[in-house]
Amino acid sequence: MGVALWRQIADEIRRGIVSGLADADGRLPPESRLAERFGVNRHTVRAAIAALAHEGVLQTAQGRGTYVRQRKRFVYPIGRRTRFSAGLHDQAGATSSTMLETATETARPAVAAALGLLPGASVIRIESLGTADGVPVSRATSWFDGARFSGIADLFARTGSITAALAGCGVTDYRRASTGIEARHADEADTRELHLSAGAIVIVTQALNVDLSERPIQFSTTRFSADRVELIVSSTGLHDAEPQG
Amino acid sequence: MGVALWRQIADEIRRGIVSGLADADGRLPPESRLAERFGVNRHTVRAAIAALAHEGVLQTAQGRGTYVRQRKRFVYPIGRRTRFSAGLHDQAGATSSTMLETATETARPAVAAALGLLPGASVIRIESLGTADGVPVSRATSWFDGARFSGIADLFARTGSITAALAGCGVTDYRRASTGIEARHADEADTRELHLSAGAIVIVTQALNVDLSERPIQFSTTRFSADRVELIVSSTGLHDAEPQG
DNA sequence: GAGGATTTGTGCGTATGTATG
DNA sequence: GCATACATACGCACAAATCCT
Repeated sequence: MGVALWRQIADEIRRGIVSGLADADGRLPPESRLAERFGVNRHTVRAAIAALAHEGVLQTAQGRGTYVRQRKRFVYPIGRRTRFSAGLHDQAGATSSTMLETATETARPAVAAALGLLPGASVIRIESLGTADGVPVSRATSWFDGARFSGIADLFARTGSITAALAGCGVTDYRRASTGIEARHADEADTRELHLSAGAIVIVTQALNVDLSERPIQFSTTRFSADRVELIVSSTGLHDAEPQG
Repeated sequence: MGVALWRQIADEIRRGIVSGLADADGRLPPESRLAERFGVNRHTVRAAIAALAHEGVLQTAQGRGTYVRQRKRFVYPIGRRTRFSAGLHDQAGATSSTMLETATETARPAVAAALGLLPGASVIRIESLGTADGVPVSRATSWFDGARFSGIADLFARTGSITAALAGCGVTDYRRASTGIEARHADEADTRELHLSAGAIVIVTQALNVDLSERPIQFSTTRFSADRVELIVSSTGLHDAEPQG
């Protein structure tokens, strides 16, 4: 048959998972044992395991073993009033949003354009980590107009809420104007901050929030672990938009 | 040094790409030559290339070589009036939607629930492929109420348009009620139908369309090539939804 | 189109490094 | 310290797809 041996082994392992190949903790037999069992070289088993880890079915840990990954995804709603904690509130016992880092810098062209600022304007960048039930689910980089929101980093650090921080700056309400969505493999930083394993996928959103007078106030890029989060767009109550094309 | 050799090689290749390692067509030197050049085994080069292919930087083709992947993504709008061809119309010279397969079957519970049918109801399943400028960008599986839309497969096959096919069944207009979005690695079928290479990512949407009286008419799962497509949600004109949590 | 050369894909054997318990 | 188990690396050989003559 024309199909590679390691793919066949991967299928066998995949099927084995649902029929007791792993122990009670979800741990697979060691590679060496699997190699014996299937009558192939350990490298071949490793190729199969790498592919399954790749798919998110398995997870390997040096020195500890290979485990079946258990999945349960949070559903993150995207709409006019997208807010991190509120969105996950009914799915998680506890959510948190922590500031990792902040800096004042000159806006990159894309950031300046999104925020409606002049090229080279000063912006505040905030890096934050979102968790639900203690599990990191998203990592965001947000930019704010430095002139208008000078104290926002402190406020966010104290409150753990963008909404509260904006309120402290006089923004009583805001809405999500647009959300771009793409997916890619996690890079080294994603892997570290979100505790992902090799081959993991992140869903990357680029969001623009505007205040009640439609002025841009926040531009952000958020990386969600695709294993832990699913996005949902509810169009309930959407007006007709202009024809798309 | 604590960092694996293949990672170092990957970085060297990555840097090399922007400084003329690849030829005019974006083709890299063969693995054997890279191995010599870096003074490592070909397996080590392969591990590096696999990682970069994984990230979407490179693309390998058996017998042809390894190429730097060029990317230009279509932006697929998701909103109240999401339609395949209209969404890509201003970005592509030509778009098409082709029926690959259709069948009448009893609804799975999830499908029946989404369409508001009784468990075990008869539904029509249509598999289709969406292309833009000749490139496959999405593969969809759609379900329709078999009793209400008995002739829809023929209509879609003839017109290449879900909107036209629905119109032929008396649905003058419809809107997108909700869209779930997740991302995963392409499986074997995705790889084949969308011409993806190993390690590719697909963005998977689960969409529900309803008619003007809010009755569900179409439930579909669409796999987009994450390399070729980016989704965008424009909240322009969104009403307030109920508080999210 | 036939056939050889090129290039990536698969598989095995072996050895050693590194993290865990 | 010691055993276990995954991670990395080399060398060899052949298969499969593509390209070129």
